[in-house]
Amino acid sequence: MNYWLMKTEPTCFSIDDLKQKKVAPWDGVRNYQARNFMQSMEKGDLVFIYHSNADTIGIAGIAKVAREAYPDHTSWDPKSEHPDPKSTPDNPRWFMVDVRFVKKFKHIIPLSELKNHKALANMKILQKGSRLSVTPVTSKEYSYIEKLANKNSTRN
DNA sequence: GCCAACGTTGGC
DNA sequence: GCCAACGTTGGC
Repeated sequence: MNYWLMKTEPTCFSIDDLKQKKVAPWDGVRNYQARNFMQSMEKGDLVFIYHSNADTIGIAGIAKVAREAYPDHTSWDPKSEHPDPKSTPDNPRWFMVDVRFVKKFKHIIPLSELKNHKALANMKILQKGSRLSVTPVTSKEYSYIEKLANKNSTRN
């Protein structure tokens, strides 16, 4: 079992969209490192959903891998958001996974709070200039963040 | 809107 | 294979 974090712009696709759809393909990734991480995902892996470029930036909830990597067919669809003429059905360059909604946090854990925790200091998402949209998370980081989320949900 | 950081492209 | 130019990301 591995743990991951995937970024999304909520105006494009949010945790609420995932909640409504239950299962969704994580398409449109056009970065080799991110693609490679998706290809090493296994069914059942847990994934933090992170909202970037949003009113409240931070971790919004949890999903899990419902289907392991398969070719991202939007890459050879010229009408898609991110077409790539070098990707074809015979020789796909880009891949995606399906993710299933697990939970939405009562409150998004803001980036500003994540930065306050020494235990999370090594997370890719907290490194200056980090733009990678799919990153691995350690099991320690995962459980630490889960606890943060629970703590946030019980106060009010 | 700004801009630093990053990845990709393409000329050489 | 180098590297400048360019486009994009994403926090602020």
